[in-house]
This record gives sequence, C-alpha cells and structure tokens, in this order.
Amino acid sequence: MTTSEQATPRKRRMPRAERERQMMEVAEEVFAERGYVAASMDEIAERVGVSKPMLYEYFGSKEGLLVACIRQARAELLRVTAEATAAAANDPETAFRAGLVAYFRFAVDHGVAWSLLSSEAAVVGPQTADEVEAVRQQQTNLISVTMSAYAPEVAQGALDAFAEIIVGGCERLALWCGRRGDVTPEQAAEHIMRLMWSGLKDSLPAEK
Amino acid sequence: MTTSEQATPRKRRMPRAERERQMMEVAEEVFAERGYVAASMDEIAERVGVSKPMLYEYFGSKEGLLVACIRQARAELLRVTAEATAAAANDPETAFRAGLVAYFRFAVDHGVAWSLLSSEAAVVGPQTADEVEAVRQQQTNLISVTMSAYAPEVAQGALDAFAEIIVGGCERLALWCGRRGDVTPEQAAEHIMRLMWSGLKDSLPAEK
DNA sequence: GCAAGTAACCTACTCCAGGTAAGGTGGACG
DNA sequence: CGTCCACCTTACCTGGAGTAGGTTACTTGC
Repeated sequence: MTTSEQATPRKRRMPRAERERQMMEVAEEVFAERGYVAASMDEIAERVGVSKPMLYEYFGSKEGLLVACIRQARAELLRVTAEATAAAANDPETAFRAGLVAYFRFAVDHGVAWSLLSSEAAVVGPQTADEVEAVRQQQTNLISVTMSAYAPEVAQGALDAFAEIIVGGCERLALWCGRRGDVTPEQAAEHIMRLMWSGLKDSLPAEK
Repeated sequence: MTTSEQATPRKRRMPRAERERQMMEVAEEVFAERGYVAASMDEIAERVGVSKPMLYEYFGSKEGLLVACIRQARAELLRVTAEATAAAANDPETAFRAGLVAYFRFAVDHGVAWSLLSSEAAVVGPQTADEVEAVRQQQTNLISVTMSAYAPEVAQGALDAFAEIIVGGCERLALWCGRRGDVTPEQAAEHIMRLMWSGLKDSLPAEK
C-alpha cells in the first residue's frame, strides 16, 4: 500500500535545513495571503505536508516562524543595498541613487510578501516588532554611515534624522509603487532624488 | 448593602456614548501596553469595570474596537493638520512647515498609543489594515491637493509620489523623535524642511 | 405613585487556534 | 541484524474570541 502513490510525490523525509527552508517559504506565502493573525499554524503545516509539532520543533512559536522569515529577508536586503552603494563609492549622488534603485528592486521582487511583512509585522509582539525595527535600523545605519563619510563635520543628529526620513519615505513609496504596479525602481528612485537630493547636497559640505 | 462602598466609586450605569468613549480610552491604553495580539478583551472589560459582552455589543469585535480607536485618532489628526496649513494659506513654505509641526505635535501628544497603533495595526486583518491605510491616504491626499493648488501644471504622478514620500518620512521621523525624547516638533519639522524643501520648491513653478 | 418598556448589564457557556506530551518509524552505522 | 537518533505523528490541554439568554435599574406615560 505504501507503494505507487501516483501523482502525490510520496511523503519524503528531509534533512532539517532543507525542511526549514521549505517551511519558511510556505509560511511567507500563507502570511502574505491571510495576514499574520489570520494565518494558522495548522494550515502552514498542512501545506508543507508535515504535522504541526514539526513547526514548533524548528521555530519554537508562530512568532518565531515569522521572525525567521523576516530575518532572512533582512539579510538579503542588506546585501543588495550595500553592494549597490559600494559599487559607486566615489560619487555620492550615484551611490545614493544606486542604493535607492536596489532597495526598490528588492521590494518589487519580494512583492506582496515583503509589503505585508514590512507593514504588518509589528503588531505581533515585542520579538517581531524588534525584528522589523532592526531592518529599518540597519538601513538607517547604512545611510547614516555612508553620509557621514562624505560629511564628517555635519552634526550626527541631523544625519540620523535624514536617514530616518529617507528610510520612511522609501518604504511608503515602495508600497505606493506596488499599488500602482507600473512604476519601475528607477522611476521610484528618481522621485526620491528629485525631492531629496538638493536638500541633501546643500547640507553636505562643498564637493571635493 | 449597596450603600457606602467607600473607595470604589460604586459601579455606575452610563449612557452608551459615554461608555463608548471610556472603553476606547481604556482600549488604547491596553493595546499600547500589550500590543494588539496580546491584549485580551477580558482585561479591557475588567479595567473598564464592565463585562465582556458589553464590548461586543458596542464594537462588534476586537478588531472593531481597534478600528474605532484608529478612526477617532485619524479624525483628530486631519483636523489639526488641515487647520495648521489653512492658517498660512498664502505662503507655501510656511504652510508646509506649519503642517509638519502640527503632525509631529500630534504624534508627541498621543505618544506610545499612536506609535503602536500606527506601526502595529496592519497585521490584524483587512479591516484594520484599510483603516490605517486610510489615515495615510488622508494625509497623502491633503498634501497632494495642497501642492497641486500651488503647481497645477506639474504631473499628478510626481505629486502623488512626493506626497507618499513626505508621509512616510514624517512617520518614521516621528517614531525616531519618540525614541530620542528630546526632539521638539519644530526641530523635527525643520529636518524635513532642510531635506525636502529645496527639491519641492524646484519642482514647483516659479513663485508668484 | 406605579406599570410598562427599554437601555444597560451580567453569567455561563461554545469553539477555535496556539502550543505540548508522549510515543512511533526508518535509515545509518557498527 | 540490532540499536540509536533524527524525523515525524496522534492526541491532547489551554486560553481567549465571540455568543445565548436572562436580569436590573432608569425613564416615561398615565
């Protein structure tokens, strides 16, 4: 009887790492579809084709599962934005624009899942809120550090404030782009540049 | 026996409107303290000094209660920002700054409760997400309309994008101010002005 | 003053989803 | 070919959202 289950790909045993990846993938889908609160661990388990205690074995709790998803996305986001800005390190304007483009491209690629995570996650509990906040702080920090390399003598407080504004503005704009569907990352970045570059440049010291 | 309950202010019957206001007040507190998910209707009911079915009688569901809180805050926010910009209608720069100050003042006044609501609410379900989104759209719209009054010939798309960026940047900056604790609304507004005014002005046509 | 009506309120439940205890199963390795 | 461990399951507990139905006290017409 256990033989020849035609279509169904016969329940497989998997090594932990692989199962974890698969679970996170499914979880991201389900969270995106239903929203975190409405998503049930039973459904995620069922879609993975595994029983609920496995999820708890590997992630500890529903929130833990969400945190794992966010953490992975966050690492990816840091990688792409940092690489983009580093590639054009000699020119602040180009670097800034490249970072923006990379950010918006990431948002587009991860589509619904990322929007929902980024706008939804905080409600859950301190753990998750911290995790989402960490994503923003990481980006804020990247921007702040990059700027202060170009403008060492500007007050740190002002730079931090600018970084917050940039991150918040980008996040909102990314959501807006997703809603409209017809805005490219380059166009989005251009909007940010138009609105902010002039003010940013003026606050930085004279170019070398 | 029903007489002389010394300290406890003897359970009072209240008209619906008053009870509703009181419930929303308590709910805002509890949501802020525990976060939406962790907050329990039983606790809210107990703190109000009333039984759970009353909450359901008046608000329908836990999410309904949250929605009511947000909706009230939203009306208040619209009022203060619209009034502030209208007061200086002849000068765009002053109007913009006044609106910013009013926004940040509101964020400060509502403190933790507002931050949590604004950053937490979306996770709950479509109802709440829509409600929070409506707050932002309301502000976005206000900004967009105000701008297009000054710059009728600028493409609507660009104006909308700017409005989104402004709203997102302000939201993030407000949270940052709350975290630091020592930033006044005026200073916050000044940060936004420094970063954005120059770009905004250049995108608008020559001043009258 | 008093019956009648209704708005405010309560007790006592159901049900669902997060989380857990305790135990099967199959392949790797001596 | 036995035994060990990682992978996996069934069957349960618990707490909080939501509800059915009854009770109390305030108002209103006479």
